[in-house]
Amino acid sequence: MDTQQVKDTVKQIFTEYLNANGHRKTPERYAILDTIYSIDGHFDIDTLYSLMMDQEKFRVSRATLYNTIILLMNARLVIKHQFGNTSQYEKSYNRDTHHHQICTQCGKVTEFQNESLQSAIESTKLNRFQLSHYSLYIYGLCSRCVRANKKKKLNNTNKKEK
Amino acid sequence: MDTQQVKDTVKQIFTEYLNANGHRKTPERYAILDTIYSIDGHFDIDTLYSLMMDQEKFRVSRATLYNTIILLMNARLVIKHQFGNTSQYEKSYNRDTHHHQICTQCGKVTEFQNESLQSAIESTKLNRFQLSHYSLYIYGLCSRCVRANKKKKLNNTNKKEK
DNA sequence: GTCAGTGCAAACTTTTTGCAACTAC
DNA sequence: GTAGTTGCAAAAAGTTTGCACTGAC
Repeated sequence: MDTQQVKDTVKQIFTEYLNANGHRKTPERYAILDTIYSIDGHFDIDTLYSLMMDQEKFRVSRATLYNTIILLMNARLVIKHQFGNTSQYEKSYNRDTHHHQICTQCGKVTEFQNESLQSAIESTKLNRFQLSHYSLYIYGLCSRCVRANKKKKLNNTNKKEK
Repeated sequence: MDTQQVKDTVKQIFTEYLNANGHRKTPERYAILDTIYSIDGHFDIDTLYSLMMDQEKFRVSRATLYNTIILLMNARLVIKHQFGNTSQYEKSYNRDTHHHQICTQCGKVTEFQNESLQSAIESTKLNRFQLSHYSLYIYGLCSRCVRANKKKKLNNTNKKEK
């Protein structure tokens, strides 16, 4: 499915959601949805705000972004993550299930896929709980930071020896 | 292992960590560690602060709580979660691995254990990444909210019919 | 004695809220 | 026309920071 097709589909899903819940179909809401579905990977409100300001896109306020993103989460078109200090969001329609590796040192977030892990999670029997979605965050050190630390350690040892 | 034994052990681990990293062994730090290891489940900074104020425990400032909790995370004695708006923490030494169910409606967080899920995650081959710990958050509706929604829906239908 | 650590208050950041103006229905 | 939405600015909430003082080493 190409980007335009996805955009059309999510627009339709959103319209249905808005109708079903008695919300208005404002141009702001569609502009926000469109912008979000143009972004690959994670974004925070500030990034989204800048993106919409910069481009000749619709101009919206931060308050509207916060309001709309709640609707989009309810419509299951966006999911929210909370790495670091800011809330991060990502589109969720037509995206492959993926997990997140987060470097505890530099904060870098990498996505990865793993089908057996995915099916293990999805087949878990939950006790009186209606699953909607899930997030797996794996914390540790990315290869870059591991290397940096080794180098640092080496330098410290050398200093002591002097 | 009983609580006092755990407290003694983590105190020792923390002491080693502080020594190894050239940090001072202040009474505030030990009082914070002790309080945290008296708490079952999650807590946020504010709760921890109140706990330490109320009890005849050591009185510390919020700034010190934030500072110390970073040290405790580095010493692998505390882990951080970010459900909702506030950062949540929990002790991590001598705690069984568990996962989190989060109700998207009422925000209630429940822990559950599942060994096959745990081993599936732990046996995952990671690409150039040194695993330290992980968090699995499962979002959905708790039984209470499912029931509440059904009731609400029923009421709405009745209203429309009138 | 020195400097890391602490408490306090101010600053900063992110998110929420109140309200007047606007507009989808 | 009217009530849901928007934008703006103010407020709130959580966390970080600057600085003088304290106390661990």
